[in-house]
Amino acid sequence: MPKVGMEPERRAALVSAVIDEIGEARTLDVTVSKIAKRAGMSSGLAHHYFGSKEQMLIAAMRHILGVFSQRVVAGLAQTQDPHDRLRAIIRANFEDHVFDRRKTSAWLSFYSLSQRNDDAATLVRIYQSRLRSNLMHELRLLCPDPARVERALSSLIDGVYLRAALGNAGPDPSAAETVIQAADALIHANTQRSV
Amino acid sequence: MPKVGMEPERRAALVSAVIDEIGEARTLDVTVSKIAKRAGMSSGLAHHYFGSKEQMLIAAMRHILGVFSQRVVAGLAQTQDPHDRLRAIIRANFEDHVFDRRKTSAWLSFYSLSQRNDDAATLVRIYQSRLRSNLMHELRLLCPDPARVERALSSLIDGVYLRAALGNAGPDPSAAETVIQAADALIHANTQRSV
Amino acid sequence: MPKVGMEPERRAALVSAVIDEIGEARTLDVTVSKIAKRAGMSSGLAHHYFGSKEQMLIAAMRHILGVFSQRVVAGLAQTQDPHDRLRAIIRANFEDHVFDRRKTSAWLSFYSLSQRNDDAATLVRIYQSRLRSNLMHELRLLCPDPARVERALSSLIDGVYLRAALGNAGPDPSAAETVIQAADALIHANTQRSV
Amino acid sequence: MPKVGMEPERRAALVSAVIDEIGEARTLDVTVSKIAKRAGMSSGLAHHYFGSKEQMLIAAMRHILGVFSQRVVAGLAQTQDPHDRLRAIIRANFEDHVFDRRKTSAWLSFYSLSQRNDDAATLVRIYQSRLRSNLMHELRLLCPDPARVERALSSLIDGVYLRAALGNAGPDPSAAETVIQAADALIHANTQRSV
DNA sequence: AATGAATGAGGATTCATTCAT
DNA sequence: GATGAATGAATCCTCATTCAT
Repeated sequence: MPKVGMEPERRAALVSAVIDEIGEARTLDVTVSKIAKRAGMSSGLAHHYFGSKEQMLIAAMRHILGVFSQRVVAGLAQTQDPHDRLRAIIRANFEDHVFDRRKTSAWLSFYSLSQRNDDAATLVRIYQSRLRSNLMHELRLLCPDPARVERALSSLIDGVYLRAALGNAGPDPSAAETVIQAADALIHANTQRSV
Repeated sequence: MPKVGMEPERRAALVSAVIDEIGEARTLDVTVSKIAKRAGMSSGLAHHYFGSKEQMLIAAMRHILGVFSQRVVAGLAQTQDPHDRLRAIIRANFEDHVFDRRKTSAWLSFYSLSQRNDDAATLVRIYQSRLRSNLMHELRLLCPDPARVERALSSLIDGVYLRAALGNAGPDPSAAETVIQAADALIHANTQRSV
Repeated sequence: MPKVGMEPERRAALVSAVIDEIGEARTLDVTVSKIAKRAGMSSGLAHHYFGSKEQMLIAAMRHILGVFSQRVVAGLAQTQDPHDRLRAIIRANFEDHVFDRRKTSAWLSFYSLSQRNDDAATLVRIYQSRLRSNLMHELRLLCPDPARVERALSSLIDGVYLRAALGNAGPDPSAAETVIQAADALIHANTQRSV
Repeated sequence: MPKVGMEPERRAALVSAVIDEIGEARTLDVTVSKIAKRAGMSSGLAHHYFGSKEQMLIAAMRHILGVFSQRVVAGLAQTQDPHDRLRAIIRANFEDHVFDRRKTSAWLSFYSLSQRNDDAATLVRIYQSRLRSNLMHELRLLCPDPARVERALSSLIDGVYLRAALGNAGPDPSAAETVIQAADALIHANTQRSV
């Protein structure tokens, strides 16, 4: 059974299994044995690769948040127009394969974990910083008080995610549009007010 | 030691202990023994009153969401002006004694629980319905497509809550203002667009 | 099944079970489950009383060394003559119910434990100090360099114990006499030499 | 990577690693992986050479006790005088490179092992027989009841070892002298008494 | 010969829940 | 009503041993 060079595949399989397992169970209370079985290996091997259950969860969380960032980067590459770029950022967070039930559910569980786990908290902070930085870059070109708009906008994104995780519906194509329209409204109001 | 007529006090003490314990631990993984000790009684008695740990959690969650609604009702009693009433609804959700670290943390844990627990899900749905109904009542008087605004607004409220739960800061007086300003922007945009 | 006031009996039963189990297995590698079963209770209850396996072992060790001291005290109460008292101290360490296979085997395992466990090391130190102090009190009256004799004598006692633990024989009535004669020889030589 | 004729070196490296590992950990609870890593090879290879962890331990124990005997033989080669030879036997057991913390600690762990492992018990018996035989050979020339003296003397040697293993001190030059002086006293008393 | 991937049994510990008192 | 003793299932993690490469 032992094969060499399996580490990357094994780790990827475990990360994926963690997300599926948590997404299905809708809680972080999943057992290492079940995760390992889902990933097609023994619990011992899972520990061999990650050291502890906690590290497995963190790796899965890093993966999820990493995918968010990747999508954003991909979206930004498409255009130079600030408005379009802002929309791209928002849409990236709501693409079907990111914004599905299992992922949002795992996402909420991980956010909950970050309340008490330092590594998880760091990951959240990094993700939030990146999102803020991306949003700010465009908002600076679009309105006089970008920080204020950014605050509302990122909270809104998280809120929509939260509601998606709680709801029973699958990917919702209108979610992105709701946020985009709100963004327009916030920018417009911000511009008017400062005049 | 046994006293009669203690039930209401005991139950209240337990509910409060659950919230404090969860708020401190930042997870639902708290033990019945600790909760009971915090409430000044034995774990056996806690079970006597609530039947199971799950029911204790649900009762605490009901309490938290109930307080939200109470504050909203109290706020609405102050005025008849739609704009002011809308602001009152929003402010009710961010009053200091509701919007503190412990409560928001417990709130997030409960939301997470509602992903997998039917009773908890029902409570969330009831709370969301009430909030929606309250917001809609005012929005209907303020803009042509109130449902759209309500959707964004309630997500925004949850998002601000979520970020509060994740952050380390205590009550943030600006949270309510951020949401109120966003509400104004959304209403304004909704009005303009539909013209 | 729950009864009140059982704690002392439970703890004593566990301590006794630890000694029997270790004495029989001839190693500290015994399971809490087996100890608990031998003591007539569940492993959970054993943990309830001692908190951890380590603490169970320490309690058992304390018990064994405590019995040594008790026997010495009892022996010393019999006479005032230094020579007789010295013999009493030695004999106390080799009484049948102390110097039997199970106890000596457990004793060796505990000594081994004291190499790496601070609590166990402290217990050994206390026991050795007491023994030294008792021996010195008499030796001071019997020879000019009591410290030297004490050093040899206490090492000899431990050595005899060690050999008893390794051997397969049960209580050896001659063990005490061997040590007593050696003590006489050491005292005599110490007296002569210093002249 | 595989080299031929490496077996003796590999085995020696493992034996040495076992002693170091046990001496440092102060317990037999060391893992094969750590031993193998310390010896510069994989755990699989360690098993290849010794078949099982138990056999590794036994080999290490055989090595330690073998060194004792070698030192004794070397010491005996120096002189023909019974008194000097007796002292040589004793001193051989307390030479610095034998009587150091790591070795005595491993020694105690192995003695403990011999309580439950037949192979280990055999090794101890062989070592004790050799020591007894060596001591007896000289004592027969020095006193009327050599067996009695031998019994006390060998127990004393083990006792001094035991205390060394428990203590924190390194090699103690006075240990040998303490035993030698005790030997003189025992021989003298034995001679007197029998007159 | 050599590696280290892989297994799976085993064990300490925790904790919701029950129940005798 | 009230206690906390008692149970035992559940779970993480470790590690000797095996085996494909």
